[in-house]
Amino acid sequence: MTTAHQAPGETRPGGRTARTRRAVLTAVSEELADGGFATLSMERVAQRSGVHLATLYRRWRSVDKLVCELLTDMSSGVPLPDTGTLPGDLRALAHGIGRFYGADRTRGLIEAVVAVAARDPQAATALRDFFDERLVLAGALVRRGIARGELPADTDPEAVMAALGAPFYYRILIARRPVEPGLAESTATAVWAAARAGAYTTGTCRPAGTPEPTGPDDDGPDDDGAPERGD
Amino acid sequence: MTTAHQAPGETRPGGRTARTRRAVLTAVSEELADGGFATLSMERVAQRSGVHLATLYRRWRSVDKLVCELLTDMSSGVPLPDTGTLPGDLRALAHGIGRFYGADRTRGLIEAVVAVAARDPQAATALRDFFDERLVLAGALVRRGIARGELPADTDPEAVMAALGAPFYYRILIARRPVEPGLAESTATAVWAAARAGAYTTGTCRPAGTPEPTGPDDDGPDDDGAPERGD
DNA sequence: CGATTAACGCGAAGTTGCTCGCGTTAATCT
DNA sequence: AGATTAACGCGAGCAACTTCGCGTTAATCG
Repeated sequence: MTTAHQAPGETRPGGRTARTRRAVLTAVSEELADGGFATLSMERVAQRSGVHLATLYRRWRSVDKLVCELLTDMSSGVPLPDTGTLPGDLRALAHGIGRFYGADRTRGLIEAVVAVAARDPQAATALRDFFDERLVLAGALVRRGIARGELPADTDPEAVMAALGAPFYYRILIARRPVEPGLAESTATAVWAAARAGAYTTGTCRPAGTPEPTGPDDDGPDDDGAPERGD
Repeated sequence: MTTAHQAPGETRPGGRTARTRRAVLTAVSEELADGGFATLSMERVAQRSGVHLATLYRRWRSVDKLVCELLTDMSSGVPLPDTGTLPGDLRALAHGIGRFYGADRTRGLIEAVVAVAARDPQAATALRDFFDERLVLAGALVRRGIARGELPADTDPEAVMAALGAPFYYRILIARRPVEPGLAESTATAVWAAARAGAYTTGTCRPAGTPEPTGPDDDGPDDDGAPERGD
């Protein structure tokens, strides 16, 4: 024996294994597009994919893991634009996000991923890491804009990109209404105006590309004793 | 016979029934604060509350319904401020939201509610209606600001409030990091700047409460002809 | 090309979660 | 206060989900 037992699909990844994997992930995606996470079950995935139920349980232990793998499989759905100006990039990216999340299967995937993350801690960290990475990647747009002098030097690129994405997730998960082009337009305008106004500056200038510190970040301007309503 | 059978708790709502209800909802809230939605189950709620499992299934048919009722039960967690100026109101409200969602139990509730809405269509509409209502209520701040001439007259109040809430849900559900005061400050600043810039004027973004045309509008400007699905 | 064994299909067994029927407690009405 | 019956506690029973053992197919290597 070489090593301890591995999960199915690791030692013999080609041919039939790859084919079943693709069939299953496609089935999950279609299932999400059809009835959403509500009707997603191992049973239905087995039927739609033609893969036997026991095989599903063997390779992926639950629907949660299935959704997780689909997430990483659909990683780069939104291309990063480069129009030459930051407001142009923000607008293009916002519309890209809008179009991507306008699709039923993407919408269903987002719902499913968040639902799954709420139950499975392992899925939760996977989700967090996934979006962290995309945030850093997309932050390049903002870093270019800063380099061009379009924004203050101490602007937090990841904060800007988070602000650009947030309204779409709000629309999908909370407001639960269709994602329309108007939302993309509004969001791009809003984020650009807010960034220019310095809403996303940190105060401490961090080198571009540096992952944010993991420590107890008491960042931001400390508004000690801020005179809000004391509930 | 009077009418058809009603759900338990309807015909005799006082005394023991009310006490059971409170014990159960408290148990659910505590359970969410402790281990989150991941470890929430009928079994555990029964144990913690001291209410029998069969009773839980009789009055609430599932954990999903339990979470739904807890949501409406916690409705008024964030007070609406009135500082005299719109930026002051936005800042106060943002910090109120930040403090409310900073608590573990609230955070767990949000996670749970979204997860539940992904599975149960009935819960989904309940969730949508709930947040719609809060959005309209909170929109009063913006309407006052418009009346004071602080914002353009065609500003969409609900869109502004959605923009104020979105970053918190993003932080909780997607970024999965703690909600800090800095986020509230940043969000308030951003929304105020964006609103002044006219990002939320009607025509750019549709109000949440209005009946929307079902036809998909024309897709926004394709300033980047990149393929949708890059893989 | 033939041997080896990982991955799969299949049905049955095992486990978990949910429901049902009945007796008991206490809310509501007279 | 006493009668009525809704709501609850309890354990058994049912159903859906998950796993197991074994025979078959086909990926990988000599």
